Amino acid sequence: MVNPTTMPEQVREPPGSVSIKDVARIAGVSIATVSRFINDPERVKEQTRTRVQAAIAQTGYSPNTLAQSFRRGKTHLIMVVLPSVGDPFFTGVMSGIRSVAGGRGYSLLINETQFNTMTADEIGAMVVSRQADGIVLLASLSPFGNEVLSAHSHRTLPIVIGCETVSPELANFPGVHIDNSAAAQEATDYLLALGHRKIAFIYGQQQSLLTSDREQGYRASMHKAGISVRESWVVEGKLTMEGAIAATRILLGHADRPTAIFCANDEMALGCIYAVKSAGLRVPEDVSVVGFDDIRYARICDPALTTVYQPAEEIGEKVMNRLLDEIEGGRSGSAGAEIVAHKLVVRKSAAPPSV
Amino acid sequence: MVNPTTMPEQVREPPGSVSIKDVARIAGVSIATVSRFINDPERVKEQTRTRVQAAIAQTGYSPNTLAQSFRRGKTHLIMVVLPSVGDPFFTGVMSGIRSVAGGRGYSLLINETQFNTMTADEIGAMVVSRQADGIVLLASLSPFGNEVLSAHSHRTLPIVIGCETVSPELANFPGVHIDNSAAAQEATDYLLALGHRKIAFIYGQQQSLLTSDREQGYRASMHKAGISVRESWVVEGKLTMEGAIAATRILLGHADRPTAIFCANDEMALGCIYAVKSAGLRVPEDVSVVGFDDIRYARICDPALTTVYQPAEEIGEKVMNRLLDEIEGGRSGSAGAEIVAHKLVVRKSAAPPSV
DNA sequence: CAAATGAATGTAAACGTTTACAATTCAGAC
DNA sequence: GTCTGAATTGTAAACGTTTACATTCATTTG
Repeated sequence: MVNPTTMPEQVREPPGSVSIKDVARIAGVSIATVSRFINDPERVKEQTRTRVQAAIAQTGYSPNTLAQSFRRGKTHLIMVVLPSVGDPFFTGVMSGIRSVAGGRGYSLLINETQFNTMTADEIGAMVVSRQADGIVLLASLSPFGNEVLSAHSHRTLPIVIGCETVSPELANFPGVHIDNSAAAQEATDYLLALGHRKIAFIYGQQQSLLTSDREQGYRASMHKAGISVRESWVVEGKLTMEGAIAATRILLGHADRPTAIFCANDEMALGCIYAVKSAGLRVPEDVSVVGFDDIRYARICDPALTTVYQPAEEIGEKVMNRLLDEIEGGRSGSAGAEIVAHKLVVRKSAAPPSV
Repeated sequence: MVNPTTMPEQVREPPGSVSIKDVARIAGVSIATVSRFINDPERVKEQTRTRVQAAIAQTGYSPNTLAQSFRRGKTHLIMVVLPSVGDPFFTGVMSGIRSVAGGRGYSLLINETQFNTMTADEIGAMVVSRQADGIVLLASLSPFGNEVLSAHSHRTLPIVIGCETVSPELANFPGVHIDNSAAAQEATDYLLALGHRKIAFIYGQQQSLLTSDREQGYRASMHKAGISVRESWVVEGKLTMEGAIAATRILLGHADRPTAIFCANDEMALGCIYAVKSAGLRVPEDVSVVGFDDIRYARICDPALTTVYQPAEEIGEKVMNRLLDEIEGGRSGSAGAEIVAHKLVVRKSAAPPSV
């Protein structure tokens, strides 16, 4: 429904090519007034407001975000670093992160590390190029990265670590995670209580602090039970399904094969179950499998996976709140890691050994 | 190993607080020279080069990315819009996207729509706030969004659509995807060839063009076979596992239940298989299930899922190459959708009906 | 009515780069 | 030594905002 008035043609410039100056000229005010209108409309007189409003509508003006961020030194963007888009575990964490970020006026950028642990340089680059106001780190740090973090990053660009544990010397770095070691211990205790003695462990990556914490919990539990861990039962699964399938085949190849396999995450547990079944064995009758994370597929896999639940959404929320508090509340960032509660979720993939 | 020289203390400023001016002053050159050193070192004399280099090292200077982007009007950032981080389907697509983006000097920003179809306003905001040089759209558009896209977006901010099909009137919008309709038809044909007649379909969302294409393929196949589709056999699964579980329960509740269920994606197929099993029925003996996408879990689920393979990585690569060609090659963006090859992957979740 | 107040607006500098243009230096040719 | 041209460097404007400060204007107060 075009209205055939005698008004001058409203040739809307392509967005981006019209600046605050054009609006000011058309509205017959100074650019300062337009700026004020945009940032706090109450501060301009009713009458002017409508003129500016009209000019904006006519030109299709929208402020250049780049210029704004540059001038203000603030982007209202938070960078979230995670190993891989496509990892179901992060669905929940991201949901928590996103909800508080949105609520507090921030947008999210997501950056994948593709399973590479982050290097010092990579973190340095982010720290220094102020493309974001803060960083949420959900990915592993290389041991070297830690130095950088402690040395200079935290002073300049707010960072909070989620899920991942951190090397001891960084113990009071801001972070939110479960007690991975205790949780792994609990899971192992559960297998022991079922009567297992030959319990294997598939860890993630050599350098990953996260899964080494879990490994440590496994070892502690075994030790407490007076069982010495055979080193051939501790295998790398690379945090991937394929890695875990290969690892499981190795484990099942042993003359004296384990009766239970504890995987450092669910992704690997899924692969592990598959490998056990393809070897013609049954889960849990022949081999029990326990995972870690409680991703959404854990519930529907067959048999349903016994695993450790992490309050992913809660972690996301807490991480983001801490980060934004630090960003907005000046230098007063709270230190130290906050531990949230985990929970062993008993389903069907683990049972007493049949022997 | 600190070297106790008599050199002046190297008090490195916190990064971000030191600008090109400081470097210039210390090196005894003009800021233009420093700028040139950064962007094209060959253009400054050997001797000056070392002085500037030293000054940069001493101050720990790193250019302010915000200022650079602002000045150059280019961010070297590509925004990727996808429905949800944590969706395994995007692992492959992102991998393709990332590899070509990285190779051509661009970084990625990822933005989730959380299953909301994108509205006109949201796209408009991205188009206008030049925080990225281009957009890869892997998420659904609302029908309304389409208008905006065609009307003004494409002219100003390069956009390429991946995976998703697009409404007919936008047929020549740049995009890369498989022929969803043909693929769905093929999958349905396969079920028909197995002898199924009562084939149900679980679609994604009402508005989603992607799954309505697949639905159309399903209907076409049924029609061709002379079977009229019972409307009660076409159910919404919301693209989620939970949605599909609920949908499947409805389907199985019918007096005359289907012997096969075709799901518009694997995520739903996984939920569907779970629901069939929990109802005490067997897959594929009692109910065949076919999915779509061939996510990595399709291979390891039990029974292994028969599904349609999409060349995810290839799609990612092609999308990104087209986008960057458009960004860099001026206005010469190629038009129209490029169709890539799909493939029906026959595994174990579909078999002839037992009746 | 003058002065004082406060609201509304305008002026201009600043943010950290890049880059067109001008200026300088340098090497070689005469 | 002068001239030429190329190589190198410097000067200063520009990008689109925000914001401290100055100015104007209308209103109230004495």
